[in-house]
Amino acid sequence: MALFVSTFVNKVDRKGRVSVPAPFRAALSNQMPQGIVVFPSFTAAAIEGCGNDFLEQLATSTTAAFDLFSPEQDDLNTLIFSSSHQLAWDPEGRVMLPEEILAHANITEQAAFVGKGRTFQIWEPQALKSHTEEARKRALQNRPQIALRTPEVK
Amino acid sequence: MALFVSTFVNKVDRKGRVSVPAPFRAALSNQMPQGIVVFPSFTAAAIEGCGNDFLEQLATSTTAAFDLFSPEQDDLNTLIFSSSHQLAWDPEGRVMLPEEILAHANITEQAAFVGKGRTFQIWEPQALKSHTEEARKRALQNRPQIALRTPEVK
DNA sequence: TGAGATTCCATTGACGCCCATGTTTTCCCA
DNA sequence: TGGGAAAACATGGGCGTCAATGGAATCTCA
Repeated sequence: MALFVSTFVNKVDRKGRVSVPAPFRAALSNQMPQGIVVFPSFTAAAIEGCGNDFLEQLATSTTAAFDLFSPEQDDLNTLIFSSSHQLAWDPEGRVMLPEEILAHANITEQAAFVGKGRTFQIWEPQALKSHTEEARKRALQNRPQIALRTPEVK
Repeated sequence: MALFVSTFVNKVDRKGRVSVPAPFRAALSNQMPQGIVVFPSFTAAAIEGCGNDFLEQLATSTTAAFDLFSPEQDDLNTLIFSSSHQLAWDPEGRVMLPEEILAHANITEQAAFVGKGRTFQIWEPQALKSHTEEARKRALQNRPQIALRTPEVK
C-alpha cells in the first residue's frame, strides 16, 4: 500500500495548478483512477490527501467493523466522503485544487505536500512551519510516553 | 533483519554524494526499494538512519483511520514521516544527503556512519568524537546500574 | 463568442546513470 | 610465506533524462 514520506514544496501557478510530487505519484501508480483524493482537515487549516485505496478502506471498515466505531466516528466518515474531491492529474502530473479547499488552507502561491505515512497533507508553507514547531514541542514534552509506543523494529 | 555495526567515515563529494558503507548496504540488500531512510535526530545534531522496513512498520502500527482525528497522539510519527527522506543509492552505492539534513548535522566534508544495531546514525566526525566522549563518561558514572541490567550469559 | 478548462509544447535545472581512476583488501599459487 | 593478480570499494567527473514550471493552443459549455 502507498507510503507517503518527506515534505515537498511546489508552486501553484496562475491557473491554480500544482505538481503532485513525483514520489507521491509513484506511490499511487498502481491505483485506478490515476489521481489523489483531498478533503479539508477537521482539525487544522490544511488539506488531507490520500489515495483511492484509503477511501476504499475507510468505507470497508465503516460497514464491516461497525461496532468498533463510535457514532461520532461514523459521522466523521460521512463528512469525509461528502467533502472529498477526486483529482486526476494531467499528463505532467499536476492537479487543480478546488477553490474552497485552497481557501480552507490559505494556500495562494505555494503548497507543501507533507507525507504522513498512509496519507499526506497539503499546507501553506508558513502555516506548516509554525504547526510543525508546536508539534515538535509537544512531542518532546510527551517523549517518555510516546517513545514507548514507537514500534519496535524486529 | 538488518544489523548495523561499526563506524565508517566517508567523504562527501562536491555534489553532496556519500558512499553508504558496503556492510550497511549488504544489511539492507533484501529491502525494496533499494536505499536508506534518513531523518534528523530530535535530540542531537545528527542524522538518524534506517531501512525502509522501519517506516513500513511505523505506518502499519498506527491504524490509519484513527490518526486523522487525534492530533496529539501521532505528533512524533508525523514528525518522522514529514522529515524523512527515502534515499536510493546509485549503482556505486552512494546517496545524496538533502541540504537541510546536512545542515542539521553540520556535515560538510566528511560523514561518519555509526552502527547502532537496528538503526544507524550519521555524524560530522568531530561532533561524533565529543559526543562519544561524553557518552563514555556517563556510562562510567552509571556503571553499577548498567552492569545489573546486562543480560546474563548462560 | 468569451471564460474557463484541458492538452500540448518548450525551457531549465537537478538528479541519476555511466565510465574512469585510485586504493585497499582478498585470493591464489609458486 | 611472500609476491602478484584480481576483486571490491571509495571517489571524481561528464552527460543524458526527467521533473517542475511556464505559456501557447485547442476545446467546451454557457
